[in-house]
Amino acid sequence: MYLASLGKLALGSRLKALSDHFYGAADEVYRTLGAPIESRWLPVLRYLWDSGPSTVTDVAKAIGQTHSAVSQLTDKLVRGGMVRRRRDLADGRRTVLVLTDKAQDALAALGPTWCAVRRGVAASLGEHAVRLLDAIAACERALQDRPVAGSILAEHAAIKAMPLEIVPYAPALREHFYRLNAQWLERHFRIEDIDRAVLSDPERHILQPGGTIFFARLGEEVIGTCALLQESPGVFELTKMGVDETFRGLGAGRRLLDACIAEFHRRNGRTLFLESNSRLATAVRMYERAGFVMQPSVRPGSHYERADVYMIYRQGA
Amino acid sequence: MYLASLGKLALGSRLKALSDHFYGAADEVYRTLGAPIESRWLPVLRYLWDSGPSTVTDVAKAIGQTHSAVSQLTDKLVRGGMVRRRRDLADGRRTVLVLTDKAQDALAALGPTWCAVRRGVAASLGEHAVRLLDAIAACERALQDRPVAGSILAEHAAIKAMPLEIVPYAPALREHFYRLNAQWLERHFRIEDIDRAVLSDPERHILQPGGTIFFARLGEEVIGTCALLQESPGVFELTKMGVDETFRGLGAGRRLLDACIAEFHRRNGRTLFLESNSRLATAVRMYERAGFVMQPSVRPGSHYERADVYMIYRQGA
DNA sequence: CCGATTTACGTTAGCGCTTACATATTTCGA
DNA sequence: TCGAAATATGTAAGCGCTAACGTAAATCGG
Repeated sequence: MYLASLGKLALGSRLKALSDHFYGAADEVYRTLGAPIESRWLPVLRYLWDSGPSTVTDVAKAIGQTHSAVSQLTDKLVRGGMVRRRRDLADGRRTVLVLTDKAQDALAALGPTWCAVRRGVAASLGEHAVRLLDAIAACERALQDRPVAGSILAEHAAIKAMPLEIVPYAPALREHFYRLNAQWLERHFRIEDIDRAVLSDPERHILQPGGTIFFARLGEEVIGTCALLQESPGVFELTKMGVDETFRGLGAGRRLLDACIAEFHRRNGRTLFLESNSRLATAVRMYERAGFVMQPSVRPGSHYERADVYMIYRQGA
Repeated sequence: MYLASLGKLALGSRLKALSDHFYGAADEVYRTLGAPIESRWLPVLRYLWDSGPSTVTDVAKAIGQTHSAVSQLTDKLVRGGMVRRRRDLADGRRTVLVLTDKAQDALAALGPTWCAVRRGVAASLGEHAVRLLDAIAACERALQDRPVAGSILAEHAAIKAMPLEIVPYAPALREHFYRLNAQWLERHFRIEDIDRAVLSDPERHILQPGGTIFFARLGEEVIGTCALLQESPGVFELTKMGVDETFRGLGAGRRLLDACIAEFHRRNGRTLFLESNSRLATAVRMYERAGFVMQPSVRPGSHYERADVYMIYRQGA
């Protein structure tokens, strides 16, 4: 499912899809059992059933809908003979919704059906059902306390206010080199032995053979890294590029890449290549835009199992 | 929130509300940041951005929508200058959707915004965000394997096929007496000392003083219980009624109640009373329908802290 | 090779909901 | 006490989506 890969960006879409699924399933059940109600009626009918005759606004507040939605749904329920509208004698503005006898009977007869719904959902989803319900409830509470739009705008302002800097290696940054690379390695592949060695001791495996490491810093935060490894005199490998998942989209990767390429030129390098994997499509596209050219076959004698992409830098491409 | 009390019955409604909330928040963000897109466009635009030009059906499948929805959304995107329709030369039926340069630029500029969205959602919802996403993903998978409508209908058939029986106490049922009562006690109140004593040793505290305990059995499952306690000769208390939450709605409570009242009559009892709590509204309604009459004040010298309802049975009411 | 079926897509009608507006009634405050 | 503000509800227009239908193109099967 593509939407899953968008993560938090497509929360609305995925929740909607799930919602429609449950509505549809409930309607299918009601239909095949011959119950005279629809899934969308349930909140209103159950509320009137539990709380007795209530005004439109009371119902709307209880079930989290607008009064218009309740009013229009009431039209339908009245047409279906499930609800009666009654003027409130004490307050002429109000309309009191009352279940008809037909509705009372229908709801009373639905007991076993609702029991089956609860047990059927539990049978289908298992423990995931309660996890989903718990997560929904927690999010509902959290959204009341901290509206998400405000948080996003605050984050945006904070990101925009902080400068994105590219800085060279310093011993204090060693752990970040591991952290930032472990993130994508563990997510998409696994950490090979050669990775662990290089990531744990970059000074020995990258700096000492004449390489360079850059970091991207956003304010205080270290959000990305990239290394230029000297394989032999004049031949460099671009490797170990990683940008923190939550900070992608800021252009840190491109900035790191440019820094490495500039360093490669400063050293008067002859060849700059990289190995990657076709699964990392956005990264590969970025390499192409920066001047790397896809090679027809993998690099002979590659260090990595996961390498199925081999690219070489062509200046001015 | 009333919907929360409906639990699995109102899953669709709550998911819809959450979905609308996220859509709305995203649109608010895009609007205030001046981004030229809307929240509902994102899946289509991102898919074209990630996968390149694609046919309508490809997009629809990827984002889990009907081809009609994609087609209509495309109309809007074309009007907005974000997408071009192109005939597929190889297959004349297909329409290929292509991002315009304007869209490419707009999406490229949205990187920091999406970064802010991810971080803002995390800031608002904290760990609940990942829990929600995990739960959604798990439910999506589970629903593919076991469609929920089928499970519900199967449960319904199973429930309907099994007889609901009321049976008297037997030593083998002792633990059920504790379990069924602990369920509602822990949910709504807490288990008081007197509860623990009575529930752990019903033979001594209920049967020995001349009381009776009934159980409701659905097939093999013990789903409810109710006790008739003899307080003094001719004076009985209805107490410790509990029906398993997942089996409510089958009428087990009413059947148990009727059994206790019949037993009270068989013993030529003079007075039958009960104590309850107003929070258990459905139970109180059931007592009323069975002939219990609400008393104006709590019972003097009640054993229970939670008792704020005192009812006495009036024959033929 | 040609009719039947399948596939791809657009169009239309309709549903459920929202926003915006209109109207009637009540409440508030000087 | 009376006008302004607030409240309660209904109505209309519009949005996003679906289901159903129509049409054109490709594919299948004898």
